[in-house]
Amino acid sequence: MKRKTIEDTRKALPGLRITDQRALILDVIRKQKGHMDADEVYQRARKQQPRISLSTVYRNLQTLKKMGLIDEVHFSEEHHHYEVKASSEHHHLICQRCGRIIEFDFPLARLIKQSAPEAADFEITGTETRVLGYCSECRSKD
Amino acid sequence: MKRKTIEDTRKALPGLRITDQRALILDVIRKQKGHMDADEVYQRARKQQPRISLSTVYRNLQTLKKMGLIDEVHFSEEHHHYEVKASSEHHHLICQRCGRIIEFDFPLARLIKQSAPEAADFEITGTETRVLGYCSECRSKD
DNA sequence: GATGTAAATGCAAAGCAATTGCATTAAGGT
DNA sequence: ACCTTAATGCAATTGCTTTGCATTTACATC
Repeated sequence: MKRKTIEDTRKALPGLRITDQRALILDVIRKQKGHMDADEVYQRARKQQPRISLSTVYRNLQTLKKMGLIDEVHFSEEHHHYEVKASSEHHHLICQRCGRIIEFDFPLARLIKQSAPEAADFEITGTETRVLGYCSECRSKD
Repeated sequence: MKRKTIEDTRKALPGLRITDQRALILDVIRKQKGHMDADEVYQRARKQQPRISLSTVYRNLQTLKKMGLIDEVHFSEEHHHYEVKASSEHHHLICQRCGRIIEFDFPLARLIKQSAPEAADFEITGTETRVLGYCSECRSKD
């Protein structure tokens, strides 16, 4: 692990120890474009640290989530996925045929506050949208 | 079970047998305003049919979902909730303090198609939105 | 109304993602 | 270099959900 990276990571995780495992898990998620579930993170991390354990992955995913470095998203009912913290409010189109995930920006919180009277007095802290359907590639295949 | 109810239920479930358990489970979900998880359905059903089993509840929730009579919604990560099939596109505000669920109508699919270029060629079949935050009651308590 | 058969049920066991207890290791302040 | 305690690895456990199988039962047919 390069020194500079360590210092950056330390700043992002004040009060927490920067273990090799923790740094690696964060690195894996950041390097991976897209979204990974816990087991995918585990499998990738193992390639560099064969002795890392799945529970360490789970614990660190929770920790990184709490520290605001990653987001937990829910594409499938079966298990969670994780992605690097979003800079803008974005959501996901999920193709039910090929599983492809397409991200798109959408100011949902603002629009809801504007147009839904029920939300007028509600303080929105976060939104998550799953939009299911079929992507253009899969549609053209039929 | 009243005859009229049975006939109605039969129409809604073509090809499936109308067992006491199935009719009761559907009844429980329809009577309950709001949303229930599998165990809540089970507990309520038991009051009328003490010998009903949890697996029958699970199996029927799946069946009723497939038949389009109920929707599965995902308020919490831990388990699913179920509600009677929605007539309009609505979503849920979830208070993170008191757990209250507030429904609101919002034409998300239409707005996404209009404003998100990534969704232009995507055929949307369903949407589900979780909006987390604090309801007005809880906010005024602080 | 009696009969046959495939669907549905009840029960216990199994699956599976995720969590936890505990002994051991190691980060990082002193 | 030392010490405290956070973090890890491993195995066991939890909690929701599903499944295998023997039994029951809905309902089409006689």
